[in-house]
Amino acid sequence: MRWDPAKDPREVKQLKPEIVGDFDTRNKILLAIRPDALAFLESRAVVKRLSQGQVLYTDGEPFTHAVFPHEGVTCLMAQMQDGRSVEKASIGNEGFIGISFIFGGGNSIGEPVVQVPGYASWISIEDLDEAIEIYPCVSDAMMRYAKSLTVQLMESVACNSLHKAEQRVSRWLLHAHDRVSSDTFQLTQQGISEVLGMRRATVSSVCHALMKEGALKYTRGNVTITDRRILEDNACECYDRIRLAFAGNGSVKTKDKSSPELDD
Amino acid sequence: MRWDPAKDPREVKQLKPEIVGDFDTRNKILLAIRPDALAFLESRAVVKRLSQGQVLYTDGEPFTHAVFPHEGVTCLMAQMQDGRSVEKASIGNEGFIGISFIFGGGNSIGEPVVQVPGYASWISIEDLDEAIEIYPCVSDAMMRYAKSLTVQLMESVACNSLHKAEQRVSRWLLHAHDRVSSDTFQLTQQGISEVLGMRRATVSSVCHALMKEGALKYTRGNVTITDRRILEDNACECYDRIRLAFAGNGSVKTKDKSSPELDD
DNA sequence: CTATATATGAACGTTACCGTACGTATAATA
DNA sequence: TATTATACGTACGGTAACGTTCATATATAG
Repeated sequence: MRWDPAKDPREVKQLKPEIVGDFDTRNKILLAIRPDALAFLESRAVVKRLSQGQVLYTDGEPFTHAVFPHEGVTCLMAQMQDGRSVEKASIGNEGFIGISFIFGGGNSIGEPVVQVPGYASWISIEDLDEAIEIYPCVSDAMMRYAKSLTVQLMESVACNSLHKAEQRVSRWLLHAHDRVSSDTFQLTQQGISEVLGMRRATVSSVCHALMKEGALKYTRGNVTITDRRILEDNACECYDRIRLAFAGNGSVKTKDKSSPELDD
Repeated sequence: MRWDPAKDPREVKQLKPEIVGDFDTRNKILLAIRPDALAFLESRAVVKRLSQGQVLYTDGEPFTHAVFPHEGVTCLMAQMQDGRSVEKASIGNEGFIGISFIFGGGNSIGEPVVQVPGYASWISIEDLDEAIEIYPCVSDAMMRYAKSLTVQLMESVACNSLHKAEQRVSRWLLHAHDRVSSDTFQLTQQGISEVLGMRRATVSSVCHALMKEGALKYTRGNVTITDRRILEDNACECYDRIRLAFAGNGSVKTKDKSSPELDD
């Protein structure tokens, strides 16, 4: 019996991460690497729930694991001095949490907070180092993600400078929708307002308009995307650009020198 | 006789890049690598002026050179469908233009446009590849920059969500000041308004307020920073965070395996 | 079943910034 | 020197989003 976030309304309260027994591998980095590399990583990975509000680790802290989400949305939050916090980047099954692993730095960047629940594979940096030693395709795939994350970040910088609340909310919902397996997922308007740095009242107003247009339904912490196209019409071009950057990752065939014993 | 941008008011019109004969190496990546690696790169580099308004290359275009600024500010611009453009990232002597070199992709990200004139070393990707083969410290230094660029981008995402025009203008001016050698540099209010995605009228109003406070002087395309501290008081915390990220780069001593014949 | 906490809707005046337009001073050009 | 272009100052009404507060509906807990 597979875990379905839409059928688990109590998930929100289970802040203590729990190990997920049976699951689908949906993380695109893991799906892009060679089967033997995937088998290696899966043998070392621990799959845990991502519970809404869960803080994976704090900014600047030395991190011990990279986290590869299969489902859900985790946001790297910036903590401002006045107490406000806002999203720096959002991560789903297209990527992984712990980007500074790529850069060789020991400290995390940003504070990852789960906004839409799901589940993820935790892999220790020791295991990852070992995997990369054997399977270069692993670091290749992570590096490709680093590039698309850079595109996401740049696009977000521009988007946050120019675009309006409704466009940005629509964009965020579309990204979230891409990162879950169901049209319905757990997400409060409060959550959206916090990641986008706007008032809940503004989000409420935007969502109300989107509901009237038929793009979505909202019921106490659960959104249902009823018409993506309407959402896409309301979103800015930034959505497509970021999606395009992520889309390139899985498909790009890497000239793989992995697994020497399997090399041609 | 060294070239001084503050003494060359006609520079703005010389859109055709010109080779700079005598210059100081101010680029922090180049200054951070081993002397022999620097000597190698300098033997291959071509030093050209960065002229205000110059477009180094266009978004998505295969790029042939990485550009290491010694002086000036170059912005990666996003071109929106409605014709507006806005900054995704700004680059000075702390980094280089052509970040996707790091990621192994052949295409550039964003359209680099010179906002504050200066000069830079152009190094072909072939020469860079060769250098990295011999001197790992080169890729180490570039990778460290990639990390701090990521920090810059994330901080900018958050900043653009939350902070006001005056804070953002102050922050941008401080970054620019860090990237030039003089307190006076060429920069129009129009230029600021375009990179920050706000009206020139808004920039004008902000600058007028900053002038009244004594932070700067403005005279037809030339800014003079007269009191950094006032500017820092008006800027948001994002300035310090980004500066800190860049500051770490030059000083971090890399466990260098470069240049085998010189290894200990 | 009742009480409490949570999520959303809706309203108020306020503020920051917008789009636009026009005037003015300085620099470049003829 | 006269003319044009550029950079900046300023002003107008308009609007998007702000901070705040209160009401309402639904879920959870006792």
